[in-house]
Amino acid sequence: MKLQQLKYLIAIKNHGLNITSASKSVFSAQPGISKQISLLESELGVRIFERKGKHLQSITPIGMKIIKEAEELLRIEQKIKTISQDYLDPDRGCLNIFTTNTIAKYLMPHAVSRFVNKYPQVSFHLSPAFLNSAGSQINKGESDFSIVAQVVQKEKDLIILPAYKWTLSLMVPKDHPLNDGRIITLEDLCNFPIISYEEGATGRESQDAAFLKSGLTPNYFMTVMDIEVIKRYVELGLGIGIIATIATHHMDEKNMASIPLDHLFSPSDAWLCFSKNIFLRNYMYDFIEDFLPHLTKEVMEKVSLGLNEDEMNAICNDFKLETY
Amino acid sequence: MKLQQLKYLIAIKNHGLNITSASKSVFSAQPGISKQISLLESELGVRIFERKGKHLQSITPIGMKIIKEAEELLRIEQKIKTISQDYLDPDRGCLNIFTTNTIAKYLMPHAVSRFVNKYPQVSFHLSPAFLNSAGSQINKGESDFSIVAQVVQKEKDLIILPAYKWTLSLMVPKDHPLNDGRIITLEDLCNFPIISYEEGATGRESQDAAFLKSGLTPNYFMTVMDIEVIKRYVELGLGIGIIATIATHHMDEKNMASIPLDHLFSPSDAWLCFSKNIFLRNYMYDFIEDFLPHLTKEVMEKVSLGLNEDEMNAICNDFKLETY
DNA sequence: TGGGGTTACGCAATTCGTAAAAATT
DNA sequence: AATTTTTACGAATTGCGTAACCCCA
Repeated sequence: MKLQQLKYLIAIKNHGLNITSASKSVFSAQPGISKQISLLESELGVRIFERKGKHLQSITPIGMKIIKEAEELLRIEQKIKTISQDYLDPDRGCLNIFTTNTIAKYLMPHAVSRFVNKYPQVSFHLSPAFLNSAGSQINKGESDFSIVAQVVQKEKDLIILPAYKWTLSLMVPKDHPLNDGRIITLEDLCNFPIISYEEGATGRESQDAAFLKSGLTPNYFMTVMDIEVIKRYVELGLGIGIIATIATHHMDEKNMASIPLDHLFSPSDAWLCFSKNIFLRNYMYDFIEDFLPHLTKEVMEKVSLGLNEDEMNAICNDFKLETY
Repeated sequence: MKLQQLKYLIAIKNHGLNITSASKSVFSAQPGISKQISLLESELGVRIFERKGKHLQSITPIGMKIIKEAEELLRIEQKIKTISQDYLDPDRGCLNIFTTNTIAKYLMPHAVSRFVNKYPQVSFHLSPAFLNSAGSQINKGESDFSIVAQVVQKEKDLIILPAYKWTLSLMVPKDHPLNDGRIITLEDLCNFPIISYEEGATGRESQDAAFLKSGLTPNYFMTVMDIEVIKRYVELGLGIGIIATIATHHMDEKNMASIPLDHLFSPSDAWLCFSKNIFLRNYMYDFIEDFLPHLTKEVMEKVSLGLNEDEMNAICNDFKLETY
C-alpha cells in the first residue's frame, strides 16, 4: 500500500469514478492511476470498485469502508506536513475560511483587514459555505474552519462552538403599509408574502419557531440565501423581507425602511466549526480570537481534546456572546 | 512522504533510537533506514532527531508531534488491511489478548477452548498485561483488547467497559490462628503481615478503601501480582494472603484454608479495554460475548461510536455483571 | 577499538508516460 | 463515433543492498 495509491483512490471517488478526470486533478497520466488502483486492489485482495465492463460503476461496500479510512489517513499525512510547516515559519501559510455571504460581507471585513496586515505572508481565502455543507467541507480538508449561520449536522470529530447571536429585522419599501410606525405583529407579517432565508438557516429556524407557536401560517413565497437578492425583490414590491439586522445597517437604498423584529423572534445562532483532525495554526487561532473574542486559543485547544457534552455545555455557558 | 519512511521512524523510536537494531526489526539494511529518515527530515524541513555527532540522541519536540501522528497514520493503514482480510476470510486471522495471570488461569480457559475449537484458523495469543500498561499496549497495536483487574488510565480513543466483579478471600495455612471458625474482622487482618496485590490492582483498591474507612493500618509486608507466589509464601507461614476468591477454588494444597471476606471488602472491578481505532473482527466480538455475555457486538459497536459520559453510564448501569 | 551512523555506488524494482487496443454509450 | 479504460512497452526514478568511510565512547 502506498500513499499515492490512496490519493488516487480518493481522487477517483471525488471525480465521480471517472479515472480520466481524476488523473487530471492529480497531474498524472490516466493509465498510471488505473494501474495503481488495480495494484492496490490486488494487494488488499478486494475489489474497491464495481466494474461494468471496463467502466467503474460504483464503489463496493468494502470499498466504502476502505475509502473512509483512506481519507482519515491522508488527513493525518496533511497534518504532519502542516505541523512541520508551522514549525518552520509560523507566519507563512494559507487560511481557508468557508462562511456565508452575510457574515463575509457585514461582519468579517474588519477582522480580515487586521489579519492580512498582521500576516502578509498568509494567503487568505474566503469561500461560500453552502447549506449543510460546512461539515463535509471541513472534513474534506477544503476549509480550515467555518463560521456559519445555519444548522450544522454533527459529524465525527467536528467541533461546533457558538460564535455569536444575531437578530432579524423587517425590510420593506418606505411607502409600505407596515411602515406606519406601528408595532409589528406576527399577524402583520402573515398578511404579506415573505421573502427570507431557506430552511436550514438558523435565522429561518427562529421565524419558524415563532410562527409555529402562534399557530399562524406565514407565506414564504420566496426563499434565498443571498441578502442582495432579497433586497432587490423587496424593492420591486414582491414581498416583505425578513433578514439579518446587521444587513440593514448598511443599506444605501434610500427608499427602503427596516424595522427590528426582536420582540417577535428570538436571536438566531451562528456557529464556528472546525475539525479535531487538522492542526490549527497560530494565525488561525489569532484570527478567530480577533473576530470572536470569547473563542481564545486556550478554549479551542481545550475543546479539541474531546470533552463530553456536560463539559462542553459548561464552557459554552460561560461565553459572553456578541449580538448583532 | 512514504509509508515506509514513517514505519522506519516508528521502528527507530521503538528501539531506543538505535538505527541498527531498528533496521533488523524491519528486515532491512541499516544505511537504507538512515537515508530514508534523512529524506523524510529534509522533505518536511524539520529535524526529527537530535543528533550528538552521528548518534541519535533524542527526539525533538516537533519530532514527538510528528511521531504521534505517524503512529496514528500507521494504525489506520493496519485498519485498512484488517478490513480487507476480514472481508476475504472472516474466520482466519490472529487474536491477541493481554490479560492478567489470574484471569488467564482461572476464568478464561473455557472461553479459550471453545474459541479455538470454533475458529481453528485463528491463531490465539495470550500475553501478560503489566500494571498500567494495558492502554499503551492496545494503542501500540500489540493487543486487540485487554481484560484486566487493574486501574486503567483513560487514554484518547481507549474504551473501558466493566467486565465482571470479583471478591476477595483470606488464604492461610490450615493451622493458622485465624482459621478457628470466627468471623474475620479488619482488626484480625491487621494483626498479621499481609501478602496481597500491588497498588494499582483493583483488588488492592477495595482493601485500601476498607482499611482507610476503619482507620486501621494494615501491614502489607509483601506485594506481588502472581497468585502462585502469594500462595507459596503464605504456605511458608510468612503472612496471611488476601487474594481473589476465584483463585482459592482451585487450590490443590491440602494444608491451606480459604475464608471469604465479602463482608469486609466490596467487590473489585475487572475491565475490558479496547481501542476505537482498530477494526474488531467478528471472531473477536464472538470471543468477548462468549466470555462476557453482557458485552454483545451490538453494545461494543455502540460504544465505539463515541458516547458521552452519561450515555456510557446509562449503558453500563444496564449490565448484569457476573461476580466471581 | 568497536559499535553505530553516514556516504558512495550499483543493481533491481517501481512508477509513470506514450502509444495502441478494446470496450462502453 | 466519441469517450474512457486497459494493455504494452520503454524511460526515468526510487528504494535498497554492499562496501567503504567516519565518528564518539
